[in-house]
Amino acid sequence: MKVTKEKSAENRAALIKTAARMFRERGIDGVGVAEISKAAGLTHGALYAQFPSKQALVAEALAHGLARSHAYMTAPKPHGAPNLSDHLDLYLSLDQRDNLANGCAMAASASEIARQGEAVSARFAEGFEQMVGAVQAALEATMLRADDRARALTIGAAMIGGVAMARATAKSRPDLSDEIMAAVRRVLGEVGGEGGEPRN
Amino acid sequence: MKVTKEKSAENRAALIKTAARMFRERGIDGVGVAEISKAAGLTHGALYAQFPSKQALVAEALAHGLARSHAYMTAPKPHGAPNLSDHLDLYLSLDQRDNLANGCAMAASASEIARQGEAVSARFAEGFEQMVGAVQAALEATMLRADDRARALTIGAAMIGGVAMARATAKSRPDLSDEIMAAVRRVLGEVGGEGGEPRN
DNA sequence: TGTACATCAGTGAACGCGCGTTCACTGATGTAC
DNA sequence: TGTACATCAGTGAACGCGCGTTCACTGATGTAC
Repeated sequence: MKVTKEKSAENRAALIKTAARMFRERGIDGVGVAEISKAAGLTHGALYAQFPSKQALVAEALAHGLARSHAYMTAPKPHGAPNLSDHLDLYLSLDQRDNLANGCAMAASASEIARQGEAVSARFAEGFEQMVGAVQAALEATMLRADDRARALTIGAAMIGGVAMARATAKSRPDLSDEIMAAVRRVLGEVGGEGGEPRN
Repeated sequence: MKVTKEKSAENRAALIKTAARMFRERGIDGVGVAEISKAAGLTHGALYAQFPSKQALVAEALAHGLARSHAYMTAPKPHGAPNLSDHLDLYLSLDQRDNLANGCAMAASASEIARQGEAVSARFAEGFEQMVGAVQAALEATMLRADDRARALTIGAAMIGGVAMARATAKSRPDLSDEIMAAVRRVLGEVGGEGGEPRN
């Protein structure tokens, strides 16, 4: 049965949102189109009316998840725009590590993205650029350097790598997992100039 | 037909080696037991004579791949034990990024490991500790600090994260991918004290 | 505003295929005598 | 050293199941008059 344009748009949004959460939680290869559709209250046929393939849904779900994370990370703080400490505290938190379903899609799917198509890679690249841009903006508020961009790229990669390592070791070595989170949090703060004079 | 103990051990080794390569290349969920067995010159029944489950093979394959990488990374250099520059040059190389099949299993499977069982997590944790130990040894050869361990953990996470980010962006943004590799290589060198006086 | 009808989002059966795992069987190995 | 036989690594058919994708069909929506 046909459905109003509005309802159809709602269904599409539900598919994207549900897929994004499930992909983060169980991996891209770990969830099928039937299960996603059912969780969104539809059949898999409806999914194919909205998207030409699973791969297309993966790309949209990734973009959705990264936009969501970016908004969360760059939300203004009581003291104004978030500084590096704010970013590190939010990203390298136990909540982020232990909550796959609501966390950062880049950390959740980092190694799987390399095996997806170009469209998925492009969405990932946009998300990473946004994150690096936010880190660089925070760095520039504190200190001005010629290599802020390189420093921001490295801090971004280390944030994502740190969460991925902490997650990978959590099941067998919770002590090591905690240590990774704390070490990366502190050392990246130092790399970003934290511990010196705060910006004024 | 039964087979000599020696031949059986060879077959087991072939299964592990083949699985390790295929998992790195196409992901753990991306390769099935039938295909691994066939590539190793056996049937899937033989695989189940050697391992109780795919999960058990995943754990052994990961351990094999990480031992192989560790040997490669810590091989003595003309000037003696590898220093931080040697590690960074080897790990953050275009060869590592572009050659999934022969590269580091931690970078290849980082995000998938979090969804595997405890045995796989334990093998991963051992591999990461070895890598961090090698980095820490290199750091201590140059400078002695109270937080060398935290610094080594962060450098390790950033090396793996850097390669993962470079791979994820390579298909759509080769320029960004190259930039990530170069930036992480250089900034981690600085974090490890490179550019100051070389060790004597 | 009321009626006729084309559109198309969503349904559900079906496609071929590969998944991980089990199991009855085979036959060379390796041991016991 | 030679013979009898238990062991068990490896074979290949079969298990139930879920995968991504296609397609004939339904029926309310939304448009044309």
